[in-house]
Order: sequence, then C-alpha cells, then structure tokens
Amino acid sequence: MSSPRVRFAPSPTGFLHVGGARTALFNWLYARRTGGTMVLRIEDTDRERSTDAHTQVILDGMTWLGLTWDEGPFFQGENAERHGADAEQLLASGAAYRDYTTPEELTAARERVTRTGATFRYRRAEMELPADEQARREEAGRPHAIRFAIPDEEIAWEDAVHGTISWQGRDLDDFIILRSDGSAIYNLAVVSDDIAMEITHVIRGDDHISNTPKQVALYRALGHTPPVFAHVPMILGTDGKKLSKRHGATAVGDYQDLGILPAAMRNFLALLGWSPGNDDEVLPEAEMIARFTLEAIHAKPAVFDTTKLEWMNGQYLSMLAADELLPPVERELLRMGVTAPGRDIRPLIDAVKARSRTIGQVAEQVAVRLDGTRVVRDDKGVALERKMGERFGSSIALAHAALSGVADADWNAPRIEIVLRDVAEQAALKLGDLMQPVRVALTGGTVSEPVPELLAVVGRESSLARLGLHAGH
RNA sequence: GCCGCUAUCGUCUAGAGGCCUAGGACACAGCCCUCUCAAGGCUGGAACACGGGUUCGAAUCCCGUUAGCGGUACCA
Repeated sequence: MSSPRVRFAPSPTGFLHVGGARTALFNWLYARRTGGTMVLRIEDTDRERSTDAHTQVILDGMTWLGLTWDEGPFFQGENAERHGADAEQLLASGAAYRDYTTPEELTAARERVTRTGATFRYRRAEMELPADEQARREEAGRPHAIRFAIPDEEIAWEDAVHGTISWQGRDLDDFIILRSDGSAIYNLAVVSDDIAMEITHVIRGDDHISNTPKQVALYRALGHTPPVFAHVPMILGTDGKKLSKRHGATAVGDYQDLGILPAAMRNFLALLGWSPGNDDEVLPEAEMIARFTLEAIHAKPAVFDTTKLEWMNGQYLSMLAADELLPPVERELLRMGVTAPGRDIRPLIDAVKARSRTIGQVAEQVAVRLDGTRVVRDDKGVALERKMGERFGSSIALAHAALSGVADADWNAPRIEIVLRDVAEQAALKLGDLMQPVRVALTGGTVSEPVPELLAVVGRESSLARLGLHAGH
C-alpha cells in the first residue's frame, strides 16, 4: 500500500490568500498525518496573469506558515508537451474531437439559444459543421480546438467532505481541452499533471466542485482511476460574502505584517472549517496533525473573524517563551527604527507579552521601555494627572526619593515592591495613588505590567530619569 | 434560467435518533482577584432557517420551500 500523495496547486496570479493558505494547510496536515507526500505545483498556464513575483510571494507565505512541501515546486507550464500528448490520446480513442467552429460562430450559436430562454450546451451532434465544411477547414489547416465529448451518463464520486456528489453528463458541455494554439485548458492540465504526479488525494477549494465531473470523465477516458476528492468550503468575509480585498487583509503576508504568529495563524486557520471533534481550541501542531481527518472538514463555508484570530494570537503570545518571540519582535523593532545594542530584550518581552495581542503591540511596548523619548502621554494618563492634581507630582517625587536610595545591585522587582509599599504606608497613600502616577511617568499610560516589574525592566537609571521629569510638578 | 453545494447563538463550532430544558470558544455585560490592564475564575443574554413527513421519540433521517454561495469560458 503506497502512501498518499497530495498536492497544493496555486496559480501565481495574486498573493497567497487565506483561503489558499488553509487549503495548503489541510493538504499539509493530511500528508503529515498519513506519512504521505506533499507536492507543490504552480499552475502558471494563465500566462497573462501569472508572474514570478507572485510565485515567490506564495512560496514565502507557505514558508512563513511552516507549510513545507516534499516535492516541487513544479510548474505546470513545463508540462505542455504531455498535455498535448494526452489530448492526442483522447483524440485517438474517440473520446475527443477536433472543433473547427470559430469563436464568432460559437458566440452566435450561444446567443441564438440563450435568447429563446433555453440553456446552451455545446454538443457535437448539434454543433458540428456540415461534413463538407468540416473537411474544407481541415484541409485548409484552419486552427481548431479539441473538445472532450462528455458521455451522457451519471458521473458521481464520493467526496471526502461532502459525501456522494452526482452529476448528469447531459448537464455538462463538451468542453475544450486544448485551445486552438495547442495549449491545454485547466481541466486537462490538472488531470494530466495529477496522473503524472500520481496524486492520490485532491484537497482543494469548493469552487472546483463543478469542474470535478469533467475531470472524473477525463480520468476515465484516459484509463485512470480518479483520486479521492476533498472539496473544502470557501472562507467568507464578515458580511457573509466571499472574502475579498474589500474585507481588508486577505493575504497571508498581511497577517505577518499585522504581527500575527505563524503558529497562531495555523491554529486559527485549521479551526476554520475543521474541528478536532471536541472543545479544544488551542492545539499544538503535533496534536493538530494527530487528530486531522478529511471527514472532519466541514461542508459549510466559514466567516473569517479577525477578532478571534487576535485572541488566538494572544494565547500563543502568552504561551511562547521570549526566546521564540525574539526574532519577530526584533524584526518589528528594526522596522520601527529601534535598536538596543548589547541589550537582552527578552525580559522586556516577558514583561509585556501577556498584555499584547500582536507582535506589533509587543514591540511598541518594548520600545517604550527601552527608550524614554518614546513615552507619550495618552488620554488616560492625562486624565489621571488632571484628576490627581498636585498629588500626581508629589507621589512621583516620593517614589523618586525612595527609589533613589535603592542601589543598582538591589534594583529588582521584589526589592522595589517592598520599597514602594513602604513609601505608601509611610505617606498614608493608597497603593494605587502611588503606583499609577509612577506608571504614567514611566510609560505615558495607565496600563502596564505591575509597577515593580516595570521599574525593574526599565532599569534604575532610566526609571529615575523618567520619574525625575515629573517629580514635584 | 440551468446545474451543484450549504443551512445549530452575531462569529467559530460540539452534536452522527433518546445523554439536549442544545455544550464549548470569540465578542458583549456584570462580579471576583487586584496598584492598572491583560490573564484567570464565576455569572448572564444569545442558536437548531421554514413547512411537511418517517419514528414511541428528530438539531440529528427523508421530501419540499426559502436563503446564501459556487459554476455555467479557447480563466484557473
């Protein structure tokens, strides 16, 4: 029993869309789960719209998500010869025929039928030119397309996510498999490639369901058994419409820029349209793989909820060690123009990550702690100072004085906490009336990690300097 | 129009005839914890699209309606 072979086959006509990313993820999960092989194939037969830049972006997106492929990337455009040969075989067996109808004739015929309110179906018997005209065009070497003669029978398959799906051949056109310029049309190219690459499981978007009966027919005519199909539903925007640019971020790269962690993105995407069968939400990669089955993929489209993604990201932010967060945070800091030569910023990451939902937020808070000039008084900070009046400055002065007495060697959270609590008690201040002004002096805002930790992480020198700016005002 | 797919809280979902006065999560509201916030804990509001069957019994099976989506190309 050979192991499964799956493929992810994006066309390089745009960025890696979250829908595509999830399809890739499901392919990857299935391959990992079954010990199978994942093939990456770039479907670049649409020369007009395909670009190398897009191909690179797709590869980068997958790499960022941690979706590794075992074979490829292969480029569909390189298989033109085989596509042609398969078309020839179909022609030879009588499963396909040459179509000399010109595009104009086709359009005219289509309009004629549509106008009567009927449905246009391309049928050899109805469309074929009179024998003499056909012969004339053949002799003249006129350009022609090759059409597949759709059999008039039921075409059904057992879809891994939808169950039995059945079509009637009579509802399908005799479709073109080879253009008049000799290049293959999608349906032939995919089938030809999937056969050649010995793909056993085709896991792809729902929008391909209507192509599947044509492809199944092609497999049969070519003498091959169709693979297992698993059609995964679309991802929708919050308005219930197919996710598009109007919904904001739709490319995987956008989420990287937004400060989402690959692990969180993977987890979130996996749960969009698939469920492990119970209430688990945060699933480690290994468990995701161990519990993945095609049958548990839902048949119903899902709405992409950015809020929940950010919650998920927050979960990972809390869970992951500062070590693992260091690279993306450093990248973000660099982008912000913040450098800290020789400084270990991991303690700063640990101090702020629990209160952040994105890497961007982590980096911002780290930057403020690193560099006093980045402290900006926010609305709540301003409001607090206004509310406290003179007590604002006097509290800071008190803290400043007491903290000045703490030696650099003793500058740690537990020690600072003792000093601060002591000050509050001596001055008969509520703890909050001492802590909050200090917090505002150090960060500009009223929200942060516990004040002693904050002071420890900012460091003695910088903390005292920041407090000094406000003491007594 | 025709063909196909889908239908549980606002959203992601559990549910594969009795365990369901439908469970969890996000979001929302309240409370607790607390120097603030986040996290965490507790509490609350919130759903089986509709109509027929089948069955002792239906969110679960069947049919229809409605709605949404996809396709209907010498695009992928």
